[in-house]
Amino acid sequence: MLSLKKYLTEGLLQFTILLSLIGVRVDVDTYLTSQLPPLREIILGPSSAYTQTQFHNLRNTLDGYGIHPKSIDLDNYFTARRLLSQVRALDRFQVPTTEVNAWLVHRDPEGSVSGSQPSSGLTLESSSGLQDVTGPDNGVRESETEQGFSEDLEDLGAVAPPVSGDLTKEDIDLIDILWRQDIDLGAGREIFDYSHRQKEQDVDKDLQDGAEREDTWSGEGAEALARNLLVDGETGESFPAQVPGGEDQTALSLEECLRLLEATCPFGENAEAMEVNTSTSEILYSAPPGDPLSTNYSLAPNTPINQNVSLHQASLGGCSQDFSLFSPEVESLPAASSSALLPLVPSNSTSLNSTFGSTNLAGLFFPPQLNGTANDTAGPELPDPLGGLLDEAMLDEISLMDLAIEEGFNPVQASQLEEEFDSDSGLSLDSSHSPSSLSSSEGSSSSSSSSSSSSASSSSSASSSASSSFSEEGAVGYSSDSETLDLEEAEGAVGYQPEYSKLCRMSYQDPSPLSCLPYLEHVGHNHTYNMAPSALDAADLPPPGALKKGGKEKQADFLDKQMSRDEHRARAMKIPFTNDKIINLPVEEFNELLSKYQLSEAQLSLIRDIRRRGKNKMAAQNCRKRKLDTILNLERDVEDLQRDKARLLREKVEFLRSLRQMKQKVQSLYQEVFGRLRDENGRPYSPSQYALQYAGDGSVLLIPRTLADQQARRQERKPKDRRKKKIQDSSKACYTSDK
DNA sequence: TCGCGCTGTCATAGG
DNA sequence: AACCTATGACAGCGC
Repeated sequence: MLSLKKYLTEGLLQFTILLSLIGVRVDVDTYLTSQLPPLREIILGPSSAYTQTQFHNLRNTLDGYGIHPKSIDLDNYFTARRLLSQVRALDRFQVPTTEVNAWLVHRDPEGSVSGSQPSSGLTLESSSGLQDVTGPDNGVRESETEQGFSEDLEDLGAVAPPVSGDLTKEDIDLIDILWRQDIDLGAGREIFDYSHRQKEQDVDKDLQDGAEREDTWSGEGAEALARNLLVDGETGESFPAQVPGGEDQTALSLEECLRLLEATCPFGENAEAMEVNTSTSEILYSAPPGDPLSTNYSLAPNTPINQNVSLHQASLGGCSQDFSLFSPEVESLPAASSSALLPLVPSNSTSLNSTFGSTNLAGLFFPPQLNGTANDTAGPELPDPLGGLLDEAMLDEISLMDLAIEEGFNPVQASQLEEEFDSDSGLSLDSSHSPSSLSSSEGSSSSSSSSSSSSASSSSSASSSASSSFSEEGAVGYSSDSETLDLEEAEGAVGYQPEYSKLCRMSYQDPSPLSCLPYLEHVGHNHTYNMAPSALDAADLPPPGALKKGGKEKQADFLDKQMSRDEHRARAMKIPFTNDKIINLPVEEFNELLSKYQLSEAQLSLIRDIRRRGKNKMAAQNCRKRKLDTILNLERDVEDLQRDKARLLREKVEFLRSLRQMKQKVQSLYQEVFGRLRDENGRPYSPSQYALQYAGDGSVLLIPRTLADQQARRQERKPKDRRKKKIQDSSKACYTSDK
């Protein structure tokens, strides 16, 4: 027979393993250190939650009725545990609001730039003041990020220790993955940093205030554009976006661009929510606060990502006389461009770097097809403008299939999930936790943990009427009074006065409805240990008068069969008080009771054995019930975690969908911008020969496609190498830890 | 007859 | 030290 110990121990271990397999980190340390006892109990042995319960004291104070001495602790524990699980789930997948703003503006020859300014969300534009906020200090940024992450958690109602101290490597890796995805999409790591965003919003306010004082600027967002200080999303560096005056390069009809964008993009009325200095500069595109881009790109109002996609300061082409597009400082900068390299943005600007991370626009912005006159079908096949960005992110790292495999969801489920989301069917993965399943779970819980419910019923029924409990079992003719009388009559025991109603107190959780009636307990065991032969003989002897077949005798026989062995022994040894008293009286009262009677050594020995066995019996019942409760609660936790996981997976699918939308929008924007670029002769650039490239230093360059292709390939290689190295490191760590 | 689950009991550890 | 509880292990019983 499989021992109960082995069964339960392995069962708990299996649950733990199951939790790990489904991707839930069983943070034993948390439980070992958080005053949450059960797992510690399981692993290290009993302590607080499973500490001894003074049942006799409970009985003394509360009479022991309906008391589940462990339930309170267990409930608290599992509630806390669920919260911790949810917190952990949140810190792994909850992505803070992401707003990616980008502007396309145009700078007039005097350096005046008009534009509008997004007011909230991820502020990619910056000012000199923003440099102080973000700073180049990555260490500070990291801490801010994590702090902000923690705040996000707290905003969600979760209480968690400081993230920096609690995040495991897995968590950090997940954050990094999400961060890289957002970086690849143009969102800086600061999107995870609520405080950082707050600061930037404050800066925005300052900028707006400054803009009101600046007559140079026509629009409120112009101030930010004027300063053109950009935040590198990856490094956190802030620097001004500048365009060396490439006077001989691209000419862009910005009025046309503006009109075009107003027509093609749903920003028309916002483009009107800004002032355009048409005389000197034109705003190619502007995305004011709360602008339509958010409308376009954001999902449902409660969607965690609010994607404002715009191209801050990605102004292209001033006029034929002035290629510099952005800041006033441009004029002071030398025209560094050549015929091959057409810098559109000064080298110290990282506006787009902030928006798109370090992604090379050569890979980012190559449209598969460029409309307009620039089409060159004879040219090389144009890559997907966002191929390096979203394909990498979506297909390589966060594809649903990967997600399904990595996180234990089968691919079919994942694809169904995606379909479900795409169809907006509203189907919920929570079906696994439907009310029916819940009820069934609860039902199984209550049924399998019958000890608790039955104990309650037994206690209540016994306290009110023992006969009612008895009749429920089909027996008739019993009442405690009559039973007492019958027993006295039949047994003739000296001083034997069973108080069965009191016996009901023996166990607060006796699993048997008959437990309050020990003599009805079905005990067929033949434990003859610790029994003197004489006592055994006496116990086995039929009681006097048992041969008579009267009704009372039949009842007596029946009751006699229902009595426990210890009761038989006590009766045989003529113990003058009930086993209930023997077992449940506090030791002082128990000793006092013993002192009232003249008992033989054999009687005293039996009484002590009865007391010991009776207490141990209850303890064993409690122990088994606790094990069962623990298993059931673990089962419920697994269900909860699976439900959370399904929700998170659904959210992830939503993110992926929004990423696709962003990809499409950025792609079309690239096409529009590129299509409007004109060389000094007023001719469009060929997309097969030129491409916009976003250099690592923040510049936006119009470069030959061959060069752009090379750089794009180089960019693609880097993340893969990094991942490969990471895997090697982790495997090395595993190997080390195994050793 | 065998396997399984339930129950009681013992032995032991620990509070 | 005595007492109590918790729990692993074992055995008996009924199904």
